[in-house]
Amino acid sequence: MSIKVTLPDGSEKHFPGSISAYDVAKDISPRLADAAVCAELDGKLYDINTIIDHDVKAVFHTFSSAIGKEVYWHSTSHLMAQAVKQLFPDVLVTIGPAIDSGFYYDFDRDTNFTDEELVSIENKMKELVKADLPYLRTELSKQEASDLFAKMGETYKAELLAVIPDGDIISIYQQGDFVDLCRGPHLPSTGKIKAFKLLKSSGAYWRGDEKNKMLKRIYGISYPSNKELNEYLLFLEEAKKRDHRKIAKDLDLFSINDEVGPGLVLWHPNGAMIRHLVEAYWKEEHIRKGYKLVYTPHVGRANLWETSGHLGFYKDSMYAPMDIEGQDYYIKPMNCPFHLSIYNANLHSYRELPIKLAELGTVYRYERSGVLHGLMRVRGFTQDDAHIICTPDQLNEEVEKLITFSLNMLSHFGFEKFKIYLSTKPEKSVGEEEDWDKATASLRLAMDAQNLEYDVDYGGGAFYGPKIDIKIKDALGREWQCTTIQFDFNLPTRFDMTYVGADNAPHRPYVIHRAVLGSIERFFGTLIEYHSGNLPMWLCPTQIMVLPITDAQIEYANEINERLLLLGLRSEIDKRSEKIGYKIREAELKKIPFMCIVGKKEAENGQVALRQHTVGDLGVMSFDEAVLKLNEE
RNA sequence: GCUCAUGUAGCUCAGUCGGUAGAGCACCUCCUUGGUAAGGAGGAGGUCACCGGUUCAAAUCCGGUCAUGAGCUCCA
Repeated sequence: MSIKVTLPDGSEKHFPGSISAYDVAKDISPRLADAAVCAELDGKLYDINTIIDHDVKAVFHTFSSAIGKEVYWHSTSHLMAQAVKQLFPDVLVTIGPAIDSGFYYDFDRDTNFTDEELVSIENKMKELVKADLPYLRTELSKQEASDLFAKMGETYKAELLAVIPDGDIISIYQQGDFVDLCRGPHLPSTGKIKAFKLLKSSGAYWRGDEKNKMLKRIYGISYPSNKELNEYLLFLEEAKKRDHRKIAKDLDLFSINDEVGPGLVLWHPNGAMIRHLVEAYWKEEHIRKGYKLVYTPHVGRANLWETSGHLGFYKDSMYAPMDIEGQDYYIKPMNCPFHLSIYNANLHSYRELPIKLAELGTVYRYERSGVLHGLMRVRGFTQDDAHIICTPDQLNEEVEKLITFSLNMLSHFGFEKFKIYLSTKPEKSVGEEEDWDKATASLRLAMDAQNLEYDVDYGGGAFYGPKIDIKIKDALGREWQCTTIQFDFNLPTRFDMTYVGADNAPHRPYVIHRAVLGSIERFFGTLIEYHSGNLPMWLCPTQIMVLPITDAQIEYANEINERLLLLGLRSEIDKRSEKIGYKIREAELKKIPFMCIVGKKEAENGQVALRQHTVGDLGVMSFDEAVLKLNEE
């Protein structure tokens, strides 16, 4: 019986009889066989030593593919669990999957793993790699598996088995003395794992539920070569350097003070200037697109929050009310009720729609203490909020405009890579099915019209409407939400919003709730990390530092500084009696884009020596030439 | 909120076995006036996060609180 194997490029390989996937790979190239971590046969993943006994389509995965990495990391997590069990036999194993970068394994143990223990686990892993133990797959019935893990005392595994349907075939993998319940596939043997590092240990709830026991998790990463591992570790180091909390300290941008309160941001002059520039640009662009700016209070009466429904569904994130003359007032967690109240203050005709009300609205939300993180997660923040009130007919056009507007604005700040998510109707929701369909369709339509790639989060929408989220990635590869475009089927009814239609009858408008930057605080943090603190010229609090070489040039330097200021450039002068090298060093460390260095020669000839941050000396030139160069940025 | 770790000068960090506080940078004063990433000398600066306990004696040991960090959980 001959076997036909079809490869991804359409080519076919014929073999006289049953053959292992490994041998097929070897037939293609010995290097592929060596590098292959698993085989995908007719769309299903198998161990590389699986025997092929019928015609199949085969794809071989190496570490370079996402699937390859997953298998590689998953096998490493088993290797780690084996080492842990050998060193600490009383520890119970739970689960240990691959993640976006690396893997983890959760153990039930009373104490946390110390750094020293991580090192000894690593050393044990090295021994097991040297032993080159094969990962052996065995299939058995659920009952057999239950008996096996019960005998081993691995109660968590038994719990996992309990939710698997009775008839299913269970697979276990064994390498050396270590057995784990696992779907697979795995590497052929531990010897394939060339370079690894255990990164950190922390707590994690069993099955991610905080009602359950806190387990001890170890995170790790592995690569087929030391070179790749070291590159990754270097990347982590570099990422640390760009952390917005560190850069903000160096550049004196903001602080969060224990006495003021956690999650509450103090914007220092440098940070405040950048924020001002961001906000000024934001306002200008919104006005240009037909938005109307509004301002609303920071607190509102309980009635308002009853009407909006926030006291019903958002109370956990709101702060306790304050009593004003016997009435409860709440500090706002959102701006919507105010914006909609502005709409309701007047009667509106269909001719006026869409109405777009925009505000940089500062809101306060309760966040659990453990989740606060620099500017990324705070308790008081400013949303670049707007509500678009439109007729159903205007929906498509408005959504399309919004997406273009958002992407343009984000790219103006230098961001290039986005991840877009569409979230659809959750189980519990308000609004008519028909409206949901229509709104969801218009979101899809708007993205398809621009050929945007997006992931769909089925059932991930808010209960009051579907949404589009645009996220940008920070230095550590984490995604942060910026733009959010959300339909609201809830508030128009709650606030009894209407407009007078062409038929002279009242109609219910659609409301789109949207933020482009999301939170100014978070956006600012992401902006800092993305640019490593080297902001584009237009966002720098100080754009030019004028540096006299000796005190004799202070007068001339003053003159240059004044002229730059008059041109609208944010210039400063460093008059201290320090050496020029010292003043340059400081300006470089403060990441100021340009320096105007003036000594005796420049003063005599009415020139300046221009120096650019990270680039270096640009040479001596006339003042006008220098201004020309500054304006190029 | 949970697990673990951490909290010493404005910043980065030392501080041994429990014996009364240290460095570098920054800051102030003086000297130096220089040509593209740190010139020199001197000075000031601390309720060792906070509260309590043990002790003749606590930055150090113990307990609690607060905050920060890495995760978990949750979200802009």
